[in-house]
Amino acid sequence: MGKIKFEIINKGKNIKARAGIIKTPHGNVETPAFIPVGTNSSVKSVSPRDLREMKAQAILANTYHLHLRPGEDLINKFGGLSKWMSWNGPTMTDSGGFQVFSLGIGLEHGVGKLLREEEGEPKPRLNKITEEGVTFQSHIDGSTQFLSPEISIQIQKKLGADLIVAFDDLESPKHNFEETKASLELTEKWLLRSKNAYKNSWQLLYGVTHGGAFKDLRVRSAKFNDKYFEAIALGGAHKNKQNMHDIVEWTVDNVSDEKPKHMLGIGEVDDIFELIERGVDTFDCVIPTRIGRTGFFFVSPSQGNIKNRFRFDINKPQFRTDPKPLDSNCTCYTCQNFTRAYIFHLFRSRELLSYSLLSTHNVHFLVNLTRQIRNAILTDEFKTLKKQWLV
RNA sequence: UCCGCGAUAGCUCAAUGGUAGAGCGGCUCCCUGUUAAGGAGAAGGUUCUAGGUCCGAGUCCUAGUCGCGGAG
Repeated sequence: MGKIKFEIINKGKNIKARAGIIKTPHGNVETPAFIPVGTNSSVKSVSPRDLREMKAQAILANTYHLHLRPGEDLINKFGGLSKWMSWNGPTMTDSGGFQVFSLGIGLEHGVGKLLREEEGEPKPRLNKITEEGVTFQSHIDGSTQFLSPEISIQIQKKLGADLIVAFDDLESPKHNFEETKASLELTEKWLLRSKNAYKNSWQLLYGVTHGGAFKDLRVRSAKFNDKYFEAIALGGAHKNKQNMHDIVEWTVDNVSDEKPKHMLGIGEVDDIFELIERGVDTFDCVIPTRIGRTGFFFVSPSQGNIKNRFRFDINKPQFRTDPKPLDSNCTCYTCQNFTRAYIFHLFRSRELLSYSLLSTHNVHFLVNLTRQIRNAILTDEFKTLKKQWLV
């Protein structure tokens, strides 16, 4: 297979936003693109048929989860991730780096990668990090597992996703400068080892930038990644949205323009505008499926706005008898066929279809929004569209 | 009509004579490279009624009301 290429079609005028295409053996990824997350090689409760219909550009799965179950060898025997899950389009795998965090310092600090006002309860970590790699206690059966840059890349080669990610160590958003710097230095070692293990696979390997909330470290990490990688993923923790915006700018400004940039794990509606505006090409996020399973659905302006984060809770009593679709501007399967009252009933009854209808709508919503933004970039109307949404 | 059993949160039920609780439901909040069809919180009571015994009664006694079962 030939090398994967990224082509910028049309740069935004007076802004960094650009439209492009990542050409992979499994098809093109038209950017900017929202990439739905299918951790276990399934976008939870959303079928590949629906994902194709809504024109999702790629799906992201997880190295750690698929390694534990069913194992990369089996998926390899079935022709690789894309065919295995009957998606047959472009795929991406995350390295397992995030699980180093979420099963480690994330548990200890009771935090996510974004610092929140209310902290979760500190819990004992389920892994141990050394320079060599990470020893995990499997969340499935408690068995001891080991992951390192070499092993992660080896697994990702077998899984066969088009876009793969180097193995990294996530800092806690509560870490100070010195702690964050130490984590960054470990990440840098792991990135180089990841690249070495990758050698010249046909896949596109993304480096990952880190450095927490600190400009010095972020700039250093951007330059480091630009030196060694043809594609750049933005990772790590941040303090708040403003800090995240700054981080994207510090990073993008220090990375070669022509390289594709992927923001790991971000995607609320306002984030999507802000990221694209600052030069991010692709991003993935569990939000549409996770909040779908817990009862939230996206709504477009004017019902949706920054204040309500473009989302309503289907569980609210007000929707019990509401005959409207989830979002009156939406063209997804759910909105074309079902009422809020019906989905309210399904959700209260814990009918499986409710998770599916809500998740399908939410994924469609973000995929579609991102495609609208792409079109707006191509017609030089990005700013106008952003104003319509983020008033 | 008689006998027995029961009556405690919206529902189903706990609670040695010693601060009336749980599950579910209802309400509110949370979720950003998924340990997640997940998590958190608050509210909610004349313990059927009226008497009595006791320092103290959801608990023991008496009568009544209602429900269920059995007998006739």
